[in-house]
Amino acid sequence: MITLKKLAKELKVSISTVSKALRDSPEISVETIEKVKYLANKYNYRPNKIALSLKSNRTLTIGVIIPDILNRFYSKVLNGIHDSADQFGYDVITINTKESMLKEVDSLQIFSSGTVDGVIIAMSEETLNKNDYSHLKEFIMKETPIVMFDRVTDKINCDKVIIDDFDAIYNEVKSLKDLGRKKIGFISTINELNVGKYRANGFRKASFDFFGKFDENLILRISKNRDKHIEIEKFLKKNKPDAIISADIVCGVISINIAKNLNIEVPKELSVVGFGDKTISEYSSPKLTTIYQHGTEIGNRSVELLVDRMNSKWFGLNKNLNSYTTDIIPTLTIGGESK
Amino acid sequence: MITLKKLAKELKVSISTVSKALRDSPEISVETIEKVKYLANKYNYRPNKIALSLKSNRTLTIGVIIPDILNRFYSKVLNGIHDSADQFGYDVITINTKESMLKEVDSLQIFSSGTVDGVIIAMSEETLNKNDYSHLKEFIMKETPIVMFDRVTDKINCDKVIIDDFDAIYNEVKSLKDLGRKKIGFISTINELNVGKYRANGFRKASFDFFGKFDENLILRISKNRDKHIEIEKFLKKNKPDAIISADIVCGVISINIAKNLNIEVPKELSVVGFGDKTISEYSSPKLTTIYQHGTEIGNRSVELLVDRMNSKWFGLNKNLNSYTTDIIPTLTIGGESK
DNA sequence: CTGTTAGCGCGTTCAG
DNA sequence: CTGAACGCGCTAACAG
Repeated sequence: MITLKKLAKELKVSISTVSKALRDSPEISVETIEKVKYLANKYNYRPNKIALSLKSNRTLTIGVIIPDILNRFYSKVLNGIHDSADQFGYDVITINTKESMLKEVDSLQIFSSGTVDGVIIAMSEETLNKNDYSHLKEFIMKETPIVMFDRVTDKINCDKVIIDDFDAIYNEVKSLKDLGRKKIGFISTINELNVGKYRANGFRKASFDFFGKFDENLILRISKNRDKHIEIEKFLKKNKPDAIISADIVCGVISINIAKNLNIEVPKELSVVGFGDKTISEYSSPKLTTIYQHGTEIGNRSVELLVDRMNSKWFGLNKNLNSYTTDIIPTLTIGGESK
Repeated sequence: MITLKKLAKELKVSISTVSKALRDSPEISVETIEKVKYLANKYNYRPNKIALSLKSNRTLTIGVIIPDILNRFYSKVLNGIHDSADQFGYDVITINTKESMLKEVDSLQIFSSGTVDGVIIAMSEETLNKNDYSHLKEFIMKETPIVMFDRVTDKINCDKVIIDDFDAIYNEVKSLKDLGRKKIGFISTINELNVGKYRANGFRKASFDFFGKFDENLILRISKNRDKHIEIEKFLKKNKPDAIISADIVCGVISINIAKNLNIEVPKELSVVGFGDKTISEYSSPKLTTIYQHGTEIGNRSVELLVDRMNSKWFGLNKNLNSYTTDIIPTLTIGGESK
């Protein structure tokens, strides 16, 4: 590693002279500046980021804690985070908790030892289930800004970015009713999560509001170890719905395929809509109509909120330090031919 | 941030006493140790990682440069990298080049300023096309260990991890022939990339070896802006193959769906096999048989190679410093019912 | 114009 | 048993 010290030694000047020269200080003579810059360029000198961090107490790095890096939705959020962070000049260091609370606690420990300037987090399933947020409270006391997204809780006071899950499905039911659908089914594989519950609640409420009744049989909950193909086939045969809303995209696509196997015409006899993203909707034919979750936008927005906080911390651009934002990103039904 | 200094001040002892006490130094009296530890614990003291890094010249962080974070294959590799890095006690900082060479050059700049102990990289499409690896050569001269995976080049001398693309498809053609297939088609959307070319070459060679001839019409190259559904439908109608190998998973799944629309029975009249991963293969019915690319394993292996290098650098565990490994991860055809 | 000094947080001498 | 001094690489305040 090439340092100021080495340059100074070779040029036979002091370290600070080199430092100043490289920053075009008016204190330094033009000739010295040229000499210094020439050598620095020759050796491709870069100031050591670690030393800079130590001095400035800023790392220009954002820490991201994600429950499942393989999940398509989180990938998209991560993508959005990367894009925005890049724009603001921040690096991104990611930790994949794999839904483990222990890992989440550890991650926050790591991040609170000066490695990052701020944290973006979606909590693990385990944390949500145990309903224990002490590690987050502790972390917040250490005054590193934090933004939560998707998997959030009211118990913690900080900026948040979420999807309006309840509304999304509520409106979807309405829209399907307007299309003339009378028996709408709901398929979910994420029953235990809050988002899953919000969606189920939205479905229930909409059923009452638009059809005056709610039939529990029209919700199909598939647990993790069951075969989705089989469960969905049984569900279609038994209930004969004329519309399906799937809380995740996989089941949406599978529903279309199963329907075709059963000679049910999509979308003529059966509308299918699923939460998810456009890319995957291509996998079925007709392509699945999707309720777009704006993963990328959620990532973007999280970074913006975080950068705001960090700036107000460093530069005292006085955002009200005791008031926090909760951004609700609306969903959007798009594309496909299955509705 | 709570530091040794603050603890020392509050305890009215010197900084070094605190430091020693926390590491159970025999130089310090039991009582002092207890007092120190109590307070450290109370304030949840963690040594500042940045300061540690500056001193030790090690960051315990790995830098990862990826061409497309949304690509399923790279997600999986990233997942493998995270798992292994975690095991070895390294953090992971990722940069998404989005196939841009400029971004790749910048990333290496960032990483060579002391931020990371080693780098894992898959090059951008642009870099490969321009065939210009000067930035990598420069980086390597700075003696930070680097491992390349998937998108590699012979021009650079370092450890590498790749898939045996040629063999994978070669063997697949053989296997399909053994199943009695006589007219095998190949669909590719990644023609311009090396991996795409290797696969096409493997297909060509296998056609000659097993069928004594090769018909260029049996390769369907779909460029980025074309509609895959339409292209594949035309291809199936025109060539009437009895087997399809898809160089990416999307076209594999789509092929199955199109075939069903055309009343071609899968796998009875048409075998379909695609490069990809199990999760996505679920999207079709029957499920797609996939040539598994071992993304996670590639990530794992890359980290192992990198850690090896870093250890040999730090601790002089003398690996031969001038000999580099190229790990070829075999593919594996698994699952599905479409073959 | 250039050099010296101090300090960011830490661990490790070395001196008391 | 404890503390002062040093150095990692850098910038900034202060001296010359």
